[in-house]
Amino acid sequence: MPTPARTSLADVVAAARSLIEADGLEALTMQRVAATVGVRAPSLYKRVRNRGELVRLVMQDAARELGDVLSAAATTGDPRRDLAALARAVRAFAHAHPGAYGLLFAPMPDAWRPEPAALDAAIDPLLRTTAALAGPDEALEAARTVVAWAHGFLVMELAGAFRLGGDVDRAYAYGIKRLTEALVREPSRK
Amino acid sequence: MPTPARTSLADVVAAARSLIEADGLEALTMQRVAATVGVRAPSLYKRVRNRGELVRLVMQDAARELGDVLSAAATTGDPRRDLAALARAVRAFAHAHPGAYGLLFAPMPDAWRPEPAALDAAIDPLLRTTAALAGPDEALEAARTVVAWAHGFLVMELAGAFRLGGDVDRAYAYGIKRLTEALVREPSRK
DNA sequence: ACCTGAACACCGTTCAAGT
DNA sequence: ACCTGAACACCGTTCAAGT
Repeated sequence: MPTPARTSLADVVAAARSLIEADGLEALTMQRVAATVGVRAPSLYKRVRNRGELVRLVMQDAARELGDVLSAAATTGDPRRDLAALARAVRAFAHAHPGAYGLLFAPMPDAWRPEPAALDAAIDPLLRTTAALAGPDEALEAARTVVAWAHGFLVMELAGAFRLGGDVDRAYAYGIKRLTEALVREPSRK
Repeated sequence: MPTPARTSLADVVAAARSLIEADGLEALTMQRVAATVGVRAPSLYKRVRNRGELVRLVMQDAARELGDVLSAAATTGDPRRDLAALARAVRAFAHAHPGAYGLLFAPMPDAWRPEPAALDAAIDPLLRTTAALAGPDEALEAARTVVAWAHGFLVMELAGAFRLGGDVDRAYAYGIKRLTEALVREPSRK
């Protein structure tokens, strides 16, 4: 006689994400997730193969949400303004969801990496903006340069690496400005 | 009656680091470290307060080693050449010790962050080079821009984020070149 | 002074048994 | 079809007892 489901995959992922956000990745335990959704730990294995898959699902959830944010941020059609808007949007996302953001390119056991497509989709608006800025031939390299800078900056900021003096906001704005200048395809360059 | 020490803090840290390098942070367990150095797990607490402190010691060990590598890399006195050499040196270090490198700015429970001084020392050669490149007023912002770019690039590379096509070496060289151009203080800028 | 086994609370995961 | 308690192997950590 079937018993009705007492939770759902979406509930489980949301519970896992809130645990990560509150206390970091090591706080995401099967037992705590189970308690949060009102079930015992073994039942989670009806929704998820193992803890690793659950971490990956949280990662993908965050990547999808970041993609939505970025798509909504690049709207002016002016690549310089769009690039600055994208950079500010990803930083706002990282500040709002530091736990989830810190997962995005975290060192992971090879087994449970996210589908590459998940992150690629999130980054797509940035790829289009840098293509407009640097030209199609260098679009990929330019996008990787910008993504690497922004991600490195945010990882370091979240890790507290900038605690010693200086104005972090100013350093971020400086990076945006200089990178934008650097990527613009000059009409004539020796 | 005192018994002679059967291991040492240096041994313990080295064992921990080799476990991380081989199988990632979650493979660093007190029991495995103990087995590696030929002792039982409770004995480790004579050398180290807890697992967190051991992780921090591995991090600091890696930071010190990276500092040595960077100090040896910036030698020409030409800031453009030195910056390129520093960027190549940090990438070589990350490839040689991906586990240790991945720890450097990893999201950590606030309790056991490294002493800020440890990482600052490692980055000092880069700060001096960017100061020469961008001028003293913007040295800090310039250094943060370069460190953020390099670190973000390497984190993403190690996480396998660049698996889909493109020439990763070329993207790194592109980043070095464009960042160098971007940071140079133009004699006259509107 | 260092090392150990035993103990405790907690993990992830499997599985037979319940409904 | 989903949920559960019991079980297993593993964790980090403490502590009294050994030398």
